[in-house]
Amino acid sequence: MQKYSKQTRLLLAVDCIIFGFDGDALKILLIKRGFQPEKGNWSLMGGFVQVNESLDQASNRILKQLTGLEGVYLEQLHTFGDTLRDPIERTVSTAYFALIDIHKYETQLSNDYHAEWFHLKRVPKLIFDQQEMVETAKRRIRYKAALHPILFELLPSRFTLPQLQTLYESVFNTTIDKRNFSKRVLATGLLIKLAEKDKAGSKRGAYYYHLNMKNYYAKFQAFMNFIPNPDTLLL
Amino acid sequence: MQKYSKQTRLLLAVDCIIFGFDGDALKILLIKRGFQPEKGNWSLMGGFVQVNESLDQASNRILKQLTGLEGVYLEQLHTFGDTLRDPIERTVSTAYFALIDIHKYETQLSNDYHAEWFHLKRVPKLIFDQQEMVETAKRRIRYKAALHPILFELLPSRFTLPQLQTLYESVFNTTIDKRNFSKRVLATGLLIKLAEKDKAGSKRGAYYYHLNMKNYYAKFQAFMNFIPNPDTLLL
DNA sequence: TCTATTAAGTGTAATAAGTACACTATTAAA
DNA sequence: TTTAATAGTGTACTTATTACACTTAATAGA
Repeated sequence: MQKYSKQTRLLLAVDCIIFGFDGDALKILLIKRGFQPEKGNWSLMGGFVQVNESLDQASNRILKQLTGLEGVYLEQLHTFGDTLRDPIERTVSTAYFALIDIHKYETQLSNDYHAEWFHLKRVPKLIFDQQEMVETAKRRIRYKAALHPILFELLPSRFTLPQLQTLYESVFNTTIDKRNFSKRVLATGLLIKLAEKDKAGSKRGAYYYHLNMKNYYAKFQAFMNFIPNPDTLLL
Repeated sequence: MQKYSKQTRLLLAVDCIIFGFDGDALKILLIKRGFQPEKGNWSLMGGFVQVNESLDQASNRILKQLTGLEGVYLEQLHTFGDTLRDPIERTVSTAYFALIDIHKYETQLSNDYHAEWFHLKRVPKLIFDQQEMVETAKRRIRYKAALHPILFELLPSRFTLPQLQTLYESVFNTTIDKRNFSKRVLATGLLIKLAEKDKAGSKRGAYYYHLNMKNYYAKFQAFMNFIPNPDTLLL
């Protein structure tokens, strides 16, 4: 059969909001845009969707291009389709957000893009409507992390309870009583305690844990709500 | 400046999953597709995104075209971008879901499309990947309704507690104790009791309520969780 | 080797939220 | 006036959440 005639075809892009956790705060990875318009300005990593790849394939390609990583947590966020969002030509962009273990990120790859990690509270001015994409992604990661154990994706495979608690406190911008925190986290049955300790953070050392993957997948949908005040839930 | 050269432009469509509640069960509105391919088969209402309209505008246009309704609850669901989802030509489609008061829906408008309401458990075979779109929308409406008071969008502005309870029971496919239900719903402060009763459903009649809009907007983000078993949460 | 320092680890009581459960009230129709 | 059908309401129990402080382990430095 023929193609659909009389319809306008548009450019379709994907943009990736890449989150990492440095042990202290949530960060996102930005690049210096390499072509016009807005060449040299801070931007999300993105690219045009090719004719022979799906959106998921395009976002995975772009994530790998920047970080060298494959098989990481990557979820479609929202599609931004305002007519004037790109001043050059009508371009619709599907934003994805990724959660990566910041230590697996390969610096040498992204040197080509002059990539840098930015603290979420110190994100520079971004091109087009990417500021809005980042805000949407921040709301989404909080929302989802309040209900599902996605934040483990930001940690190495072995982590300590204090590390995990710092991560939750950082994402929800709050403090949590450590007795209540460990009680609830351990009650999920998602964590397995290891014999070894992490001695980096303290003299005494904190026990390493890793995920019980079976329970992790089984309980992914029903986790817990850590947010002290549900009014902070947005979107 | 020039356009982006060397990039392939694609067709972009929107498809609408339109939910209604007939007092007994959740339903979705489908049309008989009017053009090839798949002409005459059951389909979601959709259309191509025009060059001078945003995605939100396109979905509102398509919703109005079928139902005559404007200003109703319409939310972007997901963008479906598999390369072969449309056999004629690569088309990426952004799905939206709408929640409408089924009684406001104008039948005469949609007669052109031979539209019909289908019970969610009796949805016919749909074209392309629209079955997946509907499944995604079903999961999303449950997920969101468990946390936010969106189901009021499916009811007329005046409704009774038994009607509201039937709606929740229908969406979550469960039964709820009516004492506990009314306790929780009324505790939200979202409902205002009216003097008048609905005599249609019973001899005694049930009091009408309507939304306290101020509290509705204020508490939209923090509502309640009606789902008896959170394991049923999907997405 | 003794002491000081630092973060890790642990339990209980009080409060709040959620769940289970059954009878009375109202009204229309027979 | 009796019957039938749905609306409306309260309490006891269980579970979940919150608030809160001391001890332990291990290293570093005296």
